[in-house]
Amino acid sequence: MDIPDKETTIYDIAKKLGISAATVSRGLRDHPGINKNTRKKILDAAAKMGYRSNSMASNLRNKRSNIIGVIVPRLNSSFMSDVIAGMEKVVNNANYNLIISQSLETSKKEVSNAKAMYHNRVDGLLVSLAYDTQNIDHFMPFISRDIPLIFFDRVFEHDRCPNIVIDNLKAAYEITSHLIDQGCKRIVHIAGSQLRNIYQQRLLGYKQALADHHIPFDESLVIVNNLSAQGGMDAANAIITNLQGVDGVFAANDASAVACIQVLKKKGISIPQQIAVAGFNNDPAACVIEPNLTTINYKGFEMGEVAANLLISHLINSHNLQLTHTMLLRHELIIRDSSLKKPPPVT
Amino acid sequence: MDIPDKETTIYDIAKKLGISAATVSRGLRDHPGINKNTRKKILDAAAKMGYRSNSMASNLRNKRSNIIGVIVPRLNSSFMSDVIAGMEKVVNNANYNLIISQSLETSKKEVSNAKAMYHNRVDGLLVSLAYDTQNIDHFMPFISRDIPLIFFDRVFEHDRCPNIVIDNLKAAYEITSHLIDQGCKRIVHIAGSQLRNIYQQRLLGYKQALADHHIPFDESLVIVNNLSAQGGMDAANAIITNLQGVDGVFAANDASAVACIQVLKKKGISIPQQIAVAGFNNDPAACVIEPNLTTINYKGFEMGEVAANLLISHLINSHNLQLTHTMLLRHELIIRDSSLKKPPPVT
DNA sequence: TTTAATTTAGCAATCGATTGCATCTTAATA
DNA sequence: TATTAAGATGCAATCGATTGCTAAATTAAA
Repeated sequence: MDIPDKETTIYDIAKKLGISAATVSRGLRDHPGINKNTRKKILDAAAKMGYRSNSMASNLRNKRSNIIGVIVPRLNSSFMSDVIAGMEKVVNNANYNLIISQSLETSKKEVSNAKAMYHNRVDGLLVSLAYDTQNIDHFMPFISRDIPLIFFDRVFEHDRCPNIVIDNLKAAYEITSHLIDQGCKRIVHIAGSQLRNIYQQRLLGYKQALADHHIPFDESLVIVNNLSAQGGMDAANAIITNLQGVDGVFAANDASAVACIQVLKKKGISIPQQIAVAGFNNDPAACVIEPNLTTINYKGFEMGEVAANLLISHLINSHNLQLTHTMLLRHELIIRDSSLKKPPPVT
Repeated sequence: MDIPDKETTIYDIAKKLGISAATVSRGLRDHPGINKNTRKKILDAAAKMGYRSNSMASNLRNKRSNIIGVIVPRLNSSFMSDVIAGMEKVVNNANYNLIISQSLETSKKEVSNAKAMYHNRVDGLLVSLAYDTQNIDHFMPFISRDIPLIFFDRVFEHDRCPNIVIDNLKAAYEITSHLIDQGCKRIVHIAGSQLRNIYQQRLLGYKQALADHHIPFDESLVIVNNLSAQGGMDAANAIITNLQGVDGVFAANDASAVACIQVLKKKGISIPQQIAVAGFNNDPAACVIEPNLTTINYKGFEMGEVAANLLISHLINSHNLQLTHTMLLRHELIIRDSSLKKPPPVT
């Protein structure tokens, strides 16, 4: 393949072969009404001349950008990078491109990201909401223009926007029940913003598990913060200074759980004997902290694939936007030493 | 702002105002030869009619995609997500978009990513190479077409491609010297692929520090692997079973250092008393492992900003491609307990 | 008041790929 | 052989924004 100074166009190919540009265009895209031999000649010439199709021209004509926008809080987790990898795989196969931006957990940046995506004419949008986003007004332009919008993980209920999530309530229920099984009676829940479904659901799952095990719910045991490392440390200090008899902690993410353990240990509290701790997400750090952290694991790659597939199929069929509402993906409870007060049952 | 069913074009605005599309086009872009009042009318009408410019059309006409491609090994580190955030900031201000793809550390995927970027006509490319990439043939189309290509962190020497790096040799020299200062005499180096500059340089820095401190270089103390957690574990086992008298480890990244520490501890070796350990990169896990890991920190956000700025300025000036060759960014040695055999000096 | 200079705006071509419709072959059928 | 059907290709308009050049209008200078 040569790489000439000027870009080769279908007109150049047409001229070289003595045929029309229309035929070249059709030949390159395997259009039915083109003779097999002609097509081969076109393909050969294209290869020889170093032709690459001009996506700007074809996008203009087709009124599609072939770009899918992604807005996520942050990329710096193995979960999110798996999500992106899954999306990338699906999207590339369908000949789309991914434009990714980070809201860095702020609604303000999310709004400006959405605006940029809109003006860049993405064909569809995949979103996981920032920590403090209150409403989705900034996505209304997409909705009114029927640009498919799909939420994943941190979702928002809206008739026109499918949601891809795990069953956070059930997962939280399972992990809380596990703590109770281990003998915990006073379990602190380090919760995240109740604006976000995932943290709402995790709190609900926690409450429900308590209720089902006849443990009264104690409002003072729920500590809401931003789930950062600092948040985990603050929670640990609160547990030590303000609360009595705490024997378990269920944090809504691993970062805060890990930081919490670190502080508790430093204060001489033994984990899990005095306080059992569980997190959520299975961050890499969960296997580094001592004792290793009990947590919930779920597959980012799959979530990315599912979200992207759904979006692509909406783009191709350009209908059934409200058919799919919520897709639940699988999760698993991973029990590690941080929560094992009893010896594990022999199997 | 209304959002009409059909997209508004400059022709619609022109018709409504009784002027020509050319004037509208110029008015929207603050072209000099347009009357202030006319311009205001145009802007108002555009806002009222919910106009958004058609990037496909304007890109076609301008022969620029306004897209910058980024290829990185993986997104799942806070370092890389900071890099991306830095790039995003710069690039958005200049009205470009970022298309990001992960090579997942394989040359094969990197090649296909590069091909996709090329066919999607990115205006420029920012690359950090995969673990096993041998050459940059797959980037030749960019180079021959004068599409600016900048390497960062994991770079490749090429006349036409600026490099953004830290001084890996110096950093490795510093951290190795620190271990020697602490009394280490037999230091293992867990090294990465010698195809990658960063791991080459880190090995060189290690050697140089040894030489300058009159410690003979022992080939058998260099363990080359893929620097994964598994690699760190393997290295730890090798240290225990095959090597005698090792009293220090300098791993070329934190993941392997952390895993190495875990295994060494499990085998009853005390860190840092028996073996001092240092890593590289300041991953979050460095502050979770016990003892906390001595490591090298450098700023991803800045690196992203610098790389993107350089690229944008190349795009705007469309020259001086080979003027800038290498840009060195700052790094810092962070000393933590994993390497402190002596008590820290009083300051 | 006339001429020159300066603003301001429009015309029409261009970027490259796509596609409905028309045209021209060639093959099949009566 | 005449007629129809099927197959293959071309014509020309279209997508929307941009821009060199020209023309008209306004202002300044003579």
